[in-house]
Formats: sequence, C-alpha cells, structure tokens
Amino acid sequence: MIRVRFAPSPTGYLHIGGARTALFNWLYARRHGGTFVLRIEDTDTERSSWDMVAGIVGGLRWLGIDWDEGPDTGGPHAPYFQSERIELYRAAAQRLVDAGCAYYCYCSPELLQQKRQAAEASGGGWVYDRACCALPPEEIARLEASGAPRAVRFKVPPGETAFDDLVHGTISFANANVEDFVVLRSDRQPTYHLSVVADDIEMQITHVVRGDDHISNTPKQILLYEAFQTTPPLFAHVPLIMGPDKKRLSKRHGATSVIEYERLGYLPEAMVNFLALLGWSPGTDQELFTQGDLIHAFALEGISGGNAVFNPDKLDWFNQQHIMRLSVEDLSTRLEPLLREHRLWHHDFVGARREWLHRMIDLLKPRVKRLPQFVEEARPFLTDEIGFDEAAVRKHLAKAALAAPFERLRAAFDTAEPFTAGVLEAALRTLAESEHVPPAALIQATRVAVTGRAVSPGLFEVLELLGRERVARRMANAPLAVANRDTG
RNA sequence: GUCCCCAUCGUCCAGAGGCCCAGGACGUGGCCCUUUCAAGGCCAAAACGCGGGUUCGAAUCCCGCUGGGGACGCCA
Repeated sequence: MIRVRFAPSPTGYLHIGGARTALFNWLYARRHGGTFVLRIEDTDTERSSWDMVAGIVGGLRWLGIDWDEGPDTGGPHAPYFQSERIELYRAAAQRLVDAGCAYYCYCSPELLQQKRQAAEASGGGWVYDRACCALPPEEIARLEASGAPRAVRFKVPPGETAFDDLVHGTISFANANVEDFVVLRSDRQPTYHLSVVADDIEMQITHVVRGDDHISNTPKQILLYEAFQTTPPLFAHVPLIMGPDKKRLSKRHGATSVIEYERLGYLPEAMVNFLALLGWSPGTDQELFTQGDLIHAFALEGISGGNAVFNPDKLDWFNQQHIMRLSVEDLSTRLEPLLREHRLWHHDFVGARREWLHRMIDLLKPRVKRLPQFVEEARPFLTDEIGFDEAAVRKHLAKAALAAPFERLRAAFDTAEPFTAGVLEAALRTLAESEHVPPAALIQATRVAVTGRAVSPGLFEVLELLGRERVARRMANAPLAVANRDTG
C-alpha cells in the first residue's frame, strides 16, 4: 500500500513549486490507489499562521487536489498538525539519547554563531565541532547544576550514507560532511529533521516525493531512520522550478502564489496540466491532459533530473486550450461571477436567454486566453455603452464614400428575414455588388458601427447575436457619433 | 569555500549505443483559410556545452573541465 504526503510549512502561501510537489504526490497516490496525506509542518511557531494554512488548503482545493488524511479530514494518524504532536517528538528525542544515538549540547547559539563566522572568515565551511559530544561527566554535572540550556544533537556515525533516489539514482554522502544536527532545541521544540522522520515513520509513509532542495537533508534523515531501527521510505527528489532568468522562482518573477492564478483567470485544469508537464513527461507526444489522463499516465520514472523554467506563455496556451474544451454550460458557470462583478450579468441568462448566452460564449471561446478577457470581448453584446475605438472609426467608418451604401445596408438589414447570419451575409454581398463597393469595406464599417471596434468574431454571427433591433440602432447612431465629434 | 544535483532548439520535454545529418510542444517567422481578430492547417529557422576516452559505431557509457542549480541554521 502506497502512502505519500504533502507536508507544507504554513509560513507562506501555496507557491507554484509546492503546488507541483503536491500534485506529483497526489497523482502518484491516485495512480496506484494509495493514500495521500496532508500534514501541516508548523513547528516553527514564530512564522506559521492560520491564514497560511487556510491559503494552502484553498490552493490545493482549487487545483482539485484532495487528501485522504489531513487537518480537517482527520484519519488514523491524527492529529495532522505537527504543533499538536510535540510530545511524540520529545519522546523520540529521548529514545535517541537513551540509545546513545544523540547527546546533549550546551553550546549557546551565540557561541556557535561565532565559530561559524570564524570558520567562514578563514574560507571554509563549518560543521559542528562536537564540543559537547564527549564531555566528561563532571563537566556535564556542572553544566546541569548551573541550569545551562541544552539541546539534543544527533551523533552522526562514521561511514557513508547512500540512498537510491527514484529520479536521480544512487546518491551518497560521506558522513564526515554531515554535521551532528540538532533534533530537539533547548526550548524542547523539535527541529524539522526529527519531526518529519518521526511523523513519516508513524504515518507509515512509503514514498517521499519532495523538492530537490531536500537532497542534502536526506542523509540526516536516513541516519535518523536507522537510529530508530526502521527502514527509510523511498525518496524521489523532483527538480526545482526556476524563473526565466534561471534563478529560483520568486516574487520578482510575477505571480508565484497559485491562488493568484485563479484571480488572473486561469483554469485549475490548465494549471494542473501545465504543472504536471513541468519536469515530468509521459514519454509520449501528448500535451493536453485532463486530470484523469494524468492520473492514468503518471509515473515517477518520467520525472526529469534538471531544473525547469516556468514559461508563462505556455501556461497561457494551456489555458486557452482548456477553455476551448470546456462545455458552454461549464464555461458560463465560471463566467457568471466575473460578469456579475462587472454588472454585465442578466438574470434571464439562466432562463429565457440561456441559449443566447451560450451562443455568445461559443463565439468568443477560441479568442480568449484568460477568463477576464471574456468580459471585454462580451461587452458589445451585453451593454449598449460600447464606446468607439477612434482609430477604428477613422479607418473603417468615417469615410464619405461609404455613407450612402452604409445607409442602404442599414435599410437592407432592417428588412432581412429571418435575421440570421446567412441571410444578412447574402444581403450585404448583394448590396456591395450593386453599389460597387468591396464587401470587406462594408463589413469592416458595420463591425465598427455595432461593436465599436475593428476586431470581433465573424461579423454575421455577431449581427445575428445582437439582433435586429440593436443592429439597427447602432448602425443609425454610429455615423452620427462621428459627425458630432467632427463638428464638436 | 565544502558537499550534492543537473547539462538536447530561447523555453518545456522525447531520445535508455546503430531506427537521430536528433522528434514533439510553447514562443518566433512565413503561407493557407478569411470580413478583422482568434482558432485551425501547412512550412521554416532553432539544440546534443567543451575536451578526452570506451566502442566497428555515442546525444546516449566513463573521466576531466566549464556552466547552471541546490544545501551548508537551536528555519522548514
């Protein structure tokens, strides 16, 4: 039985990298019928906050990532907040000390700081010098009597620590390069290494899928597993996501919070598709995936070893592709809040004009990369306050030679029966011929007249959607608007 | 500085010794469709970091170099 976990620290929002790590874990669990656990690593009480927990949970939900065990869901290994499991870690630390795998360290943070700086000044790295590892009993007694604060440090044994990483293959470290790390702080709070390992053991995690940046932590954690006489889980370290400058993705690269992308009008399915293909490949040429496709295709073996650059253009493409694949019903549901926000929603869009709304959405669908663009594209259909693009008016509408034919076109449209794209197109082309005007000139002029813009979906569909009345009104008013401006 | 990871088009990936004078996708340029803009179709430019090996044969294996990234906390 596969058990994986996503273990964010609520010291920030759910960022792109974290989301992908969560996604990979989730996909892996779902692919193999395993269990996906959400565990909140809030042992850093200073920096953790409830808002951040809510933000992370919200981000995961938005992406459609659900968990089988976790904070709100509960489960056989509850609680899923590390801050509520402190006693477990203290007991674990005690076991390490009892087994001779760890020792008390009385060095003050200030002293360590000093030593570290000194080592750095002489141009070298620093690992703890084990000053407290072999303190004589009298010295320990003296320190204890004086009430000196003590931390618990893990005693790294000599030798080498290696593991078979599922994406990188064998990785090994000389233990000499691994320092005696603190497992329990002097205030009796556990450190990350202790709490992850204690929890991953207790929660029976079988696969640890996490960011590359944890590779150097892995030997410490494996040593801990060994000290606890348990078999470590399998590790899969996925490469990091970089900004276009190949630096670690950060705020200066724009939006890095997943939930920000919701606000920008990205579909969660597009985000998931994009993220999944960032550092992972199904081994085929398929690019577009539904969540179900991904679950079916996902395998840890397809994760590549090198860092990946976040490419916003490709995200946009995925978004557009997924928008086009959405059913009109679905799309209109997602558009409703947006349209309401701009006061462009009409109550009968769920009633009498439902079918009309769907036709409009279908027309606009392939022209939109992000949801908010819909609002702009839809404006001419939803309000009479359209506003004219002056350049478009000058180029296509305000032409003296067009005045008469345009007026006759308006009359022709007025009597067109039925008022449908096909009939309107035939009427326009017939008129263009008899007036010796290129059809394109009339089309462009009409487009500007009824939408205010030089670009729109196919004119005749637009006209049909607008309806006889609005077309007549806008055609009658448009040239007038130009005249007014000219004289004013 | 030490340790670790990585190295194919600008970007994301395919390629697990001959099928590769390297394939797909985004982006870019051109053409087609066409009433504009998209969408769609077609075409094009664009890469195996360098140097040594191993081998009949290397993008693929080994070594070195270079470059990029990560980690070196009583943060997670």
